[in-house]
Amino acid sequence: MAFEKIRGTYDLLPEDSLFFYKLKKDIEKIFELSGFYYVESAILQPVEIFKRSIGSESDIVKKEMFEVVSNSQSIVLKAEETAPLMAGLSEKKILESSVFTKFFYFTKVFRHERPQKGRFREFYQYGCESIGDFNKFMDGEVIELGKRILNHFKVSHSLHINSIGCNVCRKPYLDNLKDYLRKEKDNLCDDCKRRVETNPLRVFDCKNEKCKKVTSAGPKILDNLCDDCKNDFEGLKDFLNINGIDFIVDPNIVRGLDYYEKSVFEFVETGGKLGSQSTLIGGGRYRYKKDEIFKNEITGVGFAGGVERLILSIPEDVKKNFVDFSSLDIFIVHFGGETFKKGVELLKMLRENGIKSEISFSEGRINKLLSLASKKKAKYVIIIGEDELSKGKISLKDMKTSLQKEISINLEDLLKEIKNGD
RNA sequence: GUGAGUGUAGUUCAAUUGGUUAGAGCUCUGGAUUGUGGUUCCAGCCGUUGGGGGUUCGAGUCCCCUCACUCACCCCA
Repeated sequence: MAFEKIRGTYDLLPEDSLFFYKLKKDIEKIFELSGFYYVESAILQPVEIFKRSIGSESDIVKKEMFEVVSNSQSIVLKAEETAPLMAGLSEKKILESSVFTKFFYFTKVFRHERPQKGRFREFYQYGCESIGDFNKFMDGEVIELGKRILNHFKVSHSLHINSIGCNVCRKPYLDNLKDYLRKEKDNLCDDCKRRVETNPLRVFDCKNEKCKKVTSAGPKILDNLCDDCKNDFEGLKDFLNINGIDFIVDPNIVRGLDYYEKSVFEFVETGGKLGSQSTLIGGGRYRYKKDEIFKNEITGVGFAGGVERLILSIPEDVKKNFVDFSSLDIFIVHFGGETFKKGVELLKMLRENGIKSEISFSEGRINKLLSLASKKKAKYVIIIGEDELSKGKISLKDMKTSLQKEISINLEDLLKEIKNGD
């Protein structure tokens, strides 16, 4: 092979593409049913959007951005969907709309990380954003949607929730935590020594036993929430309980990006299909402060899920069932000449009536063509030969039962036969 | 970015301590069957052994470089 694929990328080809296509349509449908509207930001973005929102100290901004060579501006491939969307949505007119407050997307995202199971450099995220200040119904609806998608594809999972406070209580807590961790620095692993300054909450996520000991003895964010945040968190838990959604309060859920506040949550895969990248969906509540990029302050709640991770988590038999939907209703077999003309006429009629149908591109060798119809999973085959044509009829073969009958060339008769067969 | 492992037909895997012409199942193509698919039987196609360099009389096998994949760290979806 002259050219190797670019690392961390892949092409969507049959049969993977068939399932992907179906999955995308199903996810979109689920969002639509809850009143969410489709949106998608540009792939090319100014780097500032990500620096301002997810933090210039985050790994994503520091080392995972794909830069585009361009003569003037600093352009990157989007590393995330929420920030670019918020930049656009922060326009006053859209914000003031009482109709357009809930959005969903299904889009490509780029991050220059070392690929591994469930992690790519060019990949898809699906997700949603619900704009507005904290409201347990809003946060609950978003969480419920995440769960609905996972349930739709029969993915085994658990929901972890936490609150990381707001701009009132978060800052004092973080300062407090930093002070504590600095004192305990000698008892932390090398990674965590670094994290104390860059992202102290992340220390809670460390797998190292020594670090766990330090965090378990240190200040907890849930004990340091302001009254507002405390009430909001309790409200959300009530809502989830009332709706029968199981959850685990997990102080280790901290989210990596700067813009999060209050409710944060993760859906984690529990079937052992994902390896170490087991987060299926990550999300929470966020606040974008007004500046040159975000035209007005904007708050909301949303989540993002990795499509490739979702696909990896879906049981094989479930995948198979979804792809079978792409079978063919009718395959038309002809023998050239007049029989072909009649076939084309029929084909047009069938398609205009919403029946998924194809005609053979070659003629004769009926055993080959039936074999092809079989592989295409055609439910019926219409055979148009000289015999049939001379009688003004066609043969309709039911591929499941092998039964075949001659019927007149007439759309209504044909539709009736197909209906009976179902 | 760091570490470890892997790379052989379309695919799943073979190939003795380095030894002749790199094999097999499935898939695919053709035939048995030129108007009847799935089953069966027969036949056939398919490889620069990821790429490049080196050691050797001889390399799929050993060494170096490179690329890709896999797993983990890190980070996150």
